[in-house]
Order: sequence, then structure tokens, then C-alpha cells
Amino acid sequence: MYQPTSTEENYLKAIYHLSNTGIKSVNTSSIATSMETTAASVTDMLRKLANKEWINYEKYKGVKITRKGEKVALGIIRKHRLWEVFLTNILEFEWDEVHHMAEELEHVSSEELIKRLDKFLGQPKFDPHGDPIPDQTGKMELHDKFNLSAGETGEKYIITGVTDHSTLFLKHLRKYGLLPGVTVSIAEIMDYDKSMLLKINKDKFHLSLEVSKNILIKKYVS
Amino acid sequence: MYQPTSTEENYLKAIYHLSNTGIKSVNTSSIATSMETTAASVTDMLRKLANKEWINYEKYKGVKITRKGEKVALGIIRKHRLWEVFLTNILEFEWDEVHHMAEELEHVSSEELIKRLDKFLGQPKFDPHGDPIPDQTGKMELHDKFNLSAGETGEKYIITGVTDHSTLFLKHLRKYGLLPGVTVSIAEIMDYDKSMLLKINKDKFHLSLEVSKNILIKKYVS
DNA sequence: TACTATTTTTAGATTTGTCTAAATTAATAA
DNA sequence: TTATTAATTTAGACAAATCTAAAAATAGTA
Repeated sequence: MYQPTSTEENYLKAIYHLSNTGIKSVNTSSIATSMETTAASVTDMLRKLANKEWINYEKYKGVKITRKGEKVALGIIRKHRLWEVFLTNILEFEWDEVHHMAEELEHVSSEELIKRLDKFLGQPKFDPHGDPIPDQTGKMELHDKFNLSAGETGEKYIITGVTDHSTLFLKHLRKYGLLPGVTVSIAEIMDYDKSMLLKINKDKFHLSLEVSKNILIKKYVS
Repeated sequence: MYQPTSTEENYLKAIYHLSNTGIKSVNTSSIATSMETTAASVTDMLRKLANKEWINYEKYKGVKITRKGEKVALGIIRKHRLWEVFLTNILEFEWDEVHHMAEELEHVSSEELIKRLDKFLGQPKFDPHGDPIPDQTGKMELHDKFNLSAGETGEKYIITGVTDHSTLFLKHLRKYGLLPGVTVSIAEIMDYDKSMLLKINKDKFHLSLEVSKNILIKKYVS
């Protein structure tokens, strides 16, 4: 129906993420925080998005994304994550370097370009951070991730993603080789501060709760 | 000094092209035509570009691009042409399909991205249309091209580019396999309308002057 | 319930890039 | 050289996205 502007795409993406991964209700101020803008700007934009039927919005009552809006958001997320795969796998960037570039590339409009990029990359199901890539219809694999901080001593796990996507955190993990796909086992969990001793092959690392809380894992099945 | 907006980049690119490949002086209306906008909008923008020292501009006296402006323009042209190579060589688009996508991709800002893309593509010197790709400093190969319409009977030539970049023309050439890099020989030139009989390997084509005037060639050296 | 604090919206401005219509300057031709 | 035509610039307005400050609505609490 309508063609979203880059800004509208960014708002819809933020609203989608807040709706799904966030815990709190999607209100004006949470959007303002995540977009690094003011509540007044958000209110203006919400009216526009509602006019175009991408969200349901009632003054003072918060926001709910519509099917149409979700479709737009998933399209952008698909582009973002595919470009991230391109940047890491093909152009050999590190996983903590690609986010900003993908933020620009995701707004390149051609659907055919994304279709071919997807094919060229071998139709990847996850991006370098372990986040699932929606297909053309918006569907994506959602495997049962849980927090490394909830792991148990002696158990083996595969890292599947992160909850903190900041460059600082990703760089930190890279130092220890803690990347999606890597197999780890928990050697010991300290009673005092819930920090843990982690094993990758023969190497051992000491990990604070702060860090383990932001790592997602799934059970290792041999 | 200043960071150009996408719009400013497009104006500088247009002015650069008019300065070099165009015959007429670079005046307000020629820019308006090539940008598909009004003379009034151009005047507004020229003042901005002059303030940022990318052009020299005196009211009613036309425009001359500065060193700084040329540097910006060549940077954009470099990105545009590298993305075109990516789209044709890697994603297997046809040469007449890539222009519009490259117009969007050229505004993605990361210099490091372009550096790596260039490396990944094998540091190509020409884009799919035979246009030279500037290096990081703005230098590019300028081999002595001339018009196919100025070619001589019996001579062998290599196609190096085109002067008409429209989709319609490029599609037309593609039908005959007349792409940059292809070797052709002129079998006959008709006295009456200057149309020519062209040979690629064993195939023969009849080409109007209209078409041959828009094809660039260089001498074949075995 | 009534008061206060917080959140949200409105009002009014700003910036960028655009437009149309009017005014001005330059170019052309009798 | 003067009159007419063409090109260019100015003036004023608009749309998108943003901001600050003020007003209005909601939520929390005594």
C-alpha cells in the first residue's frame, strides 16, 4: 500500500523488537529511549504510522504493531541480518563491526537484490550473532534458547546467541572465542557470585554472572 | 571537512559528469535536467555546495567543481561502479539492471566496506559498462576510447564501453552480445546510411548509425 | 479521594530539500 | 541599440523529521 521511508522502517523495527524481546509495554518513552530521540518526536511519528495502518495507536494507550507493520519490520530485519552475514562471511569483518553498516544497507530497497544475496550466501538461517533470519514470508527458526547463567555444572552447551548486542560486549566475547556455534562446558559454578569456570576444548575461562547472563545457549546433543 | 548528504553527493556527481563527459557548460538548467528537478531547486543547492567549497559558483555565471568537490564525486563514482561489479559478477544481475540499485548502495558511507569490497572483487579497473573505476585516491585508467561509428571496414576492435547508459539501449546490446570485452570486426559500412555489418566470431549483425554512435571501442592488438 | 509525580501530547520552531510563481539578469535578434 | 526571449534567481510555501517548552492526561500515593 504505502512505501515506508527509512525513518518509518527504523521506528517499526524498534517497535517490533520492543514488542517481542522487550518485557515492558511498548509505550512512547520506551520507543524514545531505544531510538535515542524525544517523546515528542515519537508521538508525531506514531500518528503517521497509525495513519498508514502499521500500528494501532490510541493517545495515552500505547502501541500495538499490526500484521502489516510486522511484515515491514520483518522485511527490514531480514535485510539487516543477511547483510551482516555478507559482511562477516564474505568481506571478513568481525561480528562486532557489522551492525552499523548493516543499519545502512538494510534500507536499500530492491527485493530482488535481497533474494539473490540470500541465494549467494546459501540461504543462511542465522546471522553472526545467532539471531534467526526471517524468510521472504517473515517466518524464522526459533530454537529454544536459554541463558548460560541458567546452565548446570558438568553440562555441555552450544552458544546460539547473545542478548547484549553492544560492540563492547561482542568484542569481549571475541577475545575468549565465545561465538555462536562454539561448544562449551561448565566446569564449575561459584556459590558466592554465581560466576562460572567455562571450558572450550582444553582452554578454561572464568566468566562473571554479568557476562553469562547475556549469552544464549542450547543443549549439546552428540 | 563537511560530510555530504546523499542529495549533495548526487548533485556533485551530476556536476562532475556534466563537467567531464558533457559538451555544454555546466549551468543551472543542465543540472536541473540531469537531476530531473527544477532550476529553482538547483540554485538553492548550488549555494549550499559553494558554502562548503565543493564548487565555485557566481550568480548567473555557472558552476565549476573544486578539487574538494571532485574528490567527493570520485568517491561516489568509485562506490557506484564497484557495487555494479558486485551486482553483475557476484549476484549475476544483467548489466542493464544494476544502475538503480547501485544508486542506492553508493550512499552507504563506510570507507572500510568499500575497501574490502574492492579487494573481494579483485580490484577491478572497469565496471560492467566499461567505465573506469577510480582508486582510493581518485585516479583511474583512461584508455583511448573512440566511437564504433568511426571504425573502418575490415578492422578488428574490442568493445570498451557505451555513451548511452539507458536500460533500453543496454538491453538492446545484450540481445546481440555486444558487451565490453567482446571482440568485433566491421564487415561492411553502408554508404547510404552509415549503418554497418558487424561480425562477432561467426555471427553477423546489422547495426544502425544510431547504435554504433553509442558504442565505444579500442583497436584490437593480438 | 485528592494531590503529586510521571508520562504523553500539543504548540510552535527549525532544518533539508523541494516546489510554483514572480522578479531579475543575460542573451538574441531585428 | 533596443526589444523580446530565455535563463536564472528570489520569495514564499510545503512536507518530513526533528527539537524545546508548555499543557494535558494518567498513574501512584498518602
